[in-house]
Amino acid sequence: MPPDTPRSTSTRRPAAAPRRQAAGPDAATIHHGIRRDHSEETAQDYVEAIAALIQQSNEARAVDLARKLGVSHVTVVRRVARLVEQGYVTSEPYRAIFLTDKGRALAEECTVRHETVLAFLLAVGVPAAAAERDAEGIEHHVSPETLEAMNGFLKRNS
Amino acid sequence: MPPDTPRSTSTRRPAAAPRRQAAGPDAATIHHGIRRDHSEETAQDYVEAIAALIQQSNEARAVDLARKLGVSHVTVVRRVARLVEQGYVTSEPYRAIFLTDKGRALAEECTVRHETVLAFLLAVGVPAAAAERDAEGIEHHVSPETLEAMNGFLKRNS
DNA sequence: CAAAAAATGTAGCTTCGACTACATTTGGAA
DNA sequence: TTCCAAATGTAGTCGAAGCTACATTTTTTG
Ligand SMILES: [Mn+2]
Ligand SMILES: [Mn+2]
Ligand SMILES: [Mn+2]
Ligand SMILES: [Mn+2]
Repeated sequence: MPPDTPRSTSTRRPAAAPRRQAAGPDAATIHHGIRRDHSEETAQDYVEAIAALIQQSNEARAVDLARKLGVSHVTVVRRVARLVEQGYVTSEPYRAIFLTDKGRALAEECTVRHETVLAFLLAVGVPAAAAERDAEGIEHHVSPETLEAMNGFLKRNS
Repeated sequence: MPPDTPRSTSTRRPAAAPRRQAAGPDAATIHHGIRRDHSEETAQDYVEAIAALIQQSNEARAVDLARKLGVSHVTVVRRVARLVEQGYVTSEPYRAIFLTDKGRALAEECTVRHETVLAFLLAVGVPAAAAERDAEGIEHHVSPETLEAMNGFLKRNS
């Protein structure tokens, strides 16, 4: 039995309007890329945080990571196990967490990018508190091309 | 029995280095904010896509959303059900999806912000394809302050 | 050194977004 | 008007990320 609600005037595929020219990849491909960014985001924030803690204190404890990232220690422990699998960190039971060469390299790359994004936001006039907040999310969506443009801007306005 | 691996030289809380001045919220608060951004991201991309489809075709079908967002139609159907609960869209079985006033308002806001971010990236010299990709992710991490700064930059360099 | 506190580990739960496979409905074409 | 392809719905699975509660180990402290 058909639903008693009035159906829309145009019922089916209503003569798609002519597509405006799309230069880059299509929308679906772009959204796939965003989801990839997000799947890599956690690992990046973890190694960045671990590197910072090691710099500060010579070691990164799970509890420090939990505090810094604002999650429970369980979440940290489980994520760190995956980072071990992925070869970014080493970890022994009841001991601190350390970076592998691969982890150090990723941390270095992410830290540089993070600082570039932050400096760029400040340079275009974003207030410090907002810049620090936004940089933490934006950094994971900055392509090499955009990073290049940000560096260019910083160089021009130095 | 203690593990036979040598323990780290400094065993516990090793005299935390003096904190450099932190103006804004602490790291944990920032990361909470990012996770909030991400929890709102899907709804924003959906209403934006729905609005675009309605503009083009007078209605948004689940299959069109699936194509545009690069996910299966099941993912769309389930997310749309949650958007209905949240009051952003209306949807009858086997019919198209429409925006509520609330949904239209959110879509409008997101579209404007999206276009500002895109225009800004282009204005600072990011190649078009990269700008389009990056804007899709960055848009969700742009605070009102940063949006304001972007608009200021665009106004100054027009 | 023994007890208390802190850190870590483990078990089990929830939500969300993604998927495949299959069932049902709809709308247009034969 | 019947039939078929397309669209939608439904059931069930999975992995990631979050949580609480409780067990175990380590480190600090009395
Ligand atoms: Mn980050
Ligand atoms: Mn993001
Ligand atoms: Mn987006
Ligand atoms: Mn968008």
